[in-house]
Amino acid sequence: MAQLKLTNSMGRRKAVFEPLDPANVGIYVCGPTVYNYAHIGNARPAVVFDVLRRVLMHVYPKVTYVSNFTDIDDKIINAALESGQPIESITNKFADIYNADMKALGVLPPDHQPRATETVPEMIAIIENLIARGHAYVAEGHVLFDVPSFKDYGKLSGRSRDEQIAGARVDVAPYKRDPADYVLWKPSPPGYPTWDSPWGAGRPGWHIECSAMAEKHLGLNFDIHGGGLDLTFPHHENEIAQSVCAYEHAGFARVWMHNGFLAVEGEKMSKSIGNVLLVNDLLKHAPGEAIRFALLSSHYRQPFDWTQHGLEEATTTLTRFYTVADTATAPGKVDPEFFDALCDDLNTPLAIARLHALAKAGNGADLKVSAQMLGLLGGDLKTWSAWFTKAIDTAAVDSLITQRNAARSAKNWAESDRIRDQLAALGVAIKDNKDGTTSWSAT
RNA sequence: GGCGCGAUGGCCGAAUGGUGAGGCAGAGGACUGCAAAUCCUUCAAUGCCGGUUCGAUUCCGGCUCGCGCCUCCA
Repeated sequence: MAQLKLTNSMGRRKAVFEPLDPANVGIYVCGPTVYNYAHIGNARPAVVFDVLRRVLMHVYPKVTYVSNFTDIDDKIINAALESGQPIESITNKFADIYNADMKALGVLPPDHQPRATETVPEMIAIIENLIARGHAYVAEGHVLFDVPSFKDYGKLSGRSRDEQIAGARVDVAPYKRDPADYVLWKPSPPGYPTWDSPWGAGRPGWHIECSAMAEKHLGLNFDIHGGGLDLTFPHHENEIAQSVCAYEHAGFARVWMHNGFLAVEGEKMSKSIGNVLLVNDLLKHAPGEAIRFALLSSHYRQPFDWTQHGLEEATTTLTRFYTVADTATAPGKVDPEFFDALCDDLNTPLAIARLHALAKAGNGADLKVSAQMLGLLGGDLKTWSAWFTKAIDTAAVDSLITQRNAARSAKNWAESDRIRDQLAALGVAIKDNKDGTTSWSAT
């Protein structure tokens, strides 16, 4: 069996993955802040690390997958203040929508899906340890992490502290001992959510939550931590600093994995451009499986340009794959070349190329089983096709086809072609079979 | 300004120190009343300038272009 190799952002090298405990591999992936619908940029890490999870599950007997909801954040609070709704109704609503959207994309539910608001005591415990160990200090109601006290700070993102200070664009808060120090705990203004703490009522900073949730469910040392490349600094850098400094033997994640950025039609996705694509909207126009397939068509570390053309191509390819998989008569196996590609740092484009080869060879059985490791071809041709035909009046289509076949029998080609055009206008493509029957599919 | 990432055919996208996968699109053919689908065949690429090397798309340096992050901030 091929060895699984993964690129570790820490050190930027590809290496054979060796779990701490082969009997139970632990992985943590930063989840969404639940104050709005998930966009396609949120979907990429979810899908990419879901594939990693499936590959790991093929190799190891047990995988513990943890992904959180961030439900304490000023963005959420602002959304609550603007809409007049309680914070919980916003976070609950968008957490549910997120899970439904991810399910539609074929993402397996995490084994643990902790929420920041449920993990505040653990955050406070870490902060207390950091203060006790001389890595954090209290100033004006805030608790700050003492960045110079951690010599490895900046190792993940490749930044020295001096560089950060030289490049800082933001005014430094006066109570910071060092400009690089960041907030672990802060006071809440009136009307904001608060928790009691040894430093007064307040709320946690952003970064501490992932340290607390990862530690709670995976321990002080675990195998893999994933997330978007944009989280490398400061979020992941700070997670490392807190977790490693809070305990004697804490190493935190051993392998860091980051997926590349996502653009839309060649432009960066942003509210100001108005090109933010929500998964929820995309799902109205394409099956989730096609969205997933499109996202996997480039390597996870490469920048990804989401395009309508790419989505259409993914849809067409899946129709072809389902058509071939439908011919399978015996159980298949995971194709070795396909699996080798995935073991080489999740080379999904190369793996998909192998799926094309299996399809071309008419090997529907192996195609289906292999594709399922990517979270694809889990259904069958019938249910896949049904997604496209659901808006079509099948009785009307059947009636038109009957009329057309009558015209064909009479060799009235003009009438036959007219009806075919009429069907095409309804979004129906027809196929005259050798046995004289006519079948159709939605376009 | 600092740090980092990327650049392969018309488009998407792998790989590699020694004749550069696969998909989409295009072209030709088979099939079809004509199509569609399918099958066969086929065209076509390593951003620019140097260096190392017998040989560079790959390694090193510089450049151009595109992108991300720069600390609790949208």
